[in-house]
Amino acid sequence: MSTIMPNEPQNPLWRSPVTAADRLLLEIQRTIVEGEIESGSKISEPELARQFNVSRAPLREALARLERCHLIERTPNAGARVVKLSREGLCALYQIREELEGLACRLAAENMDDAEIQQVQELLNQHLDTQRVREGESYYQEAGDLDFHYRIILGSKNPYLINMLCDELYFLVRMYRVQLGMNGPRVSRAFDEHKAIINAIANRDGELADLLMRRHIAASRGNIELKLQQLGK
Amino acid sequence: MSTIMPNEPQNPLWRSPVTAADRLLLEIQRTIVEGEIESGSKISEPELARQFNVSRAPLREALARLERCHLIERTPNAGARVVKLSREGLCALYQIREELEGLACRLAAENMDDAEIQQVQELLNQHLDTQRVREGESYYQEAGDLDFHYRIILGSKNPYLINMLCDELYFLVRMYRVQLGMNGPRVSRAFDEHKAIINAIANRDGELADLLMRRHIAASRGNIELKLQQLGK
DNA sequence: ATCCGAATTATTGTCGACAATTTACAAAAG
DNA sequence: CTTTTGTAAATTGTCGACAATAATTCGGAT
Repeated sequence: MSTIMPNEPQNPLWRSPVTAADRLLLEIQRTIVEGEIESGSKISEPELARQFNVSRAPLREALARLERCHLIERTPNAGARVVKLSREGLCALYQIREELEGLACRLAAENMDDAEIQQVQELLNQHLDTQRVREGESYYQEAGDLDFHYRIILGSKNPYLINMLCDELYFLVRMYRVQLGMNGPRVSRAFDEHKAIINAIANRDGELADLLMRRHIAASRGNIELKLQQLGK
Repeated sequence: MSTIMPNEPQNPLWRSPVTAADRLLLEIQRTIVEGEIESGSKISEPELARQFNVSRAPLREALARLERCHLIERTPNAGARVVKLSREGLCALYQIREELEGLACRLAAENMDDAEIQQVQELLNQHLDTQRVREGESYYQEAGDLDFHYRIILGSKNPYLINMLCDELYFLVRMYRVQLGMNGPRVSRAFDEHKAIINAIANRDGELADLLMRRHIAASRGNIELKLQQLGK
């Protein structure tokens, strides 16, 4: 099955949850991304601490990391609020994504070895099978898409790039996608675009992979932008 | 005089130090960047807490933010170590810088209004004067260069981009520059490159500004890379 | 003498309580 | 009735102590 998250313990946000703060982070991340806490709502430290049966110390550690991945916004002596999704925010976020994932493609074309590339290609074939089985089911597509992007990013072998994209930006990306979804025709097109990107990387054509990835992300942004507009901004 | 740091309280890392954790962050940041704590050395929480006359709570908050800007590396149940400067780290860092500051230039060419652009041009003239006065003095160049880059980044008006560059990456950039310096001929060239970049932005030629900024950063990297090699890797 | 293991020590993670600041509310003045 | 101001409640920031985990040291066996 798809891995969704890379296994390497190289980044402090995705290490196996050994400490209470780690577990809290994962839990609250999921809660916010899935929209179980309303966007823009205030976060009460005492309440959350009671809710999760922990002290405020590990909770504050978790909140610090949540701020790091842009899921909450804190103001001194005033507390934290869940981030609000907006058109401007989406565009600003995807501008960065285009740039950084484009770079990731160029680097991946240089630095991924043949075995890694082949693994991604096999992964895509698996995804295509599961997609055939469950037509239009958005969750698997969601997971599969993220999985693909993660592999390319990791393939860049640039630790800062990996950290910025996987640890800091992608939770917000997931939040947009989970709450605003990805609908019908876009799903199957995304697969073809993935195929084209990894093929360009396999041909060591970083420039092409860069271009294709930028278009892929721009298309994805347009899709979400549409949904945002439909739901009344 | 040069501002060095943007005044807006928009980012949580540079807000006016109202809390003990804020003061700690600024102090320890300076200490690490200036090299007063040796690269790679372990950070003892009890010792630092005693040294700054604070409890470990605000100190840990500060450490969390130090990790965020890549100045320390923490491992669970093992503590934090000051980051080590290396050729690979420098290249990985500047790869990101090239990409993101290139993007910042394109966005700045779109989003900076004429008044802001003129301010930057006046700033450069001021820097040129002070440079004439104090030939080869690297500190002012350092501050002036950073000031210039900050203005362009803020001019992009993209909050995520501003946050990533100003809050997360630039302290490490400063660390490389402070500890490895910027020497003679490069200093005056940097001024000309700055001039060319802001002129391209004034002409609303984002593509050119992007290209020039990438070259500017690549040249700066080459300069530091050389110093690193001289000092025995 | 060297290597391995257990006990000791030190450090990190977590807890509950207190202090400082902000927010909410209510009463009084305009 | 609106605005202002002072008080009270709640929340955040900080502290010192305890628990859990990792590093160190010392002793013993090979």
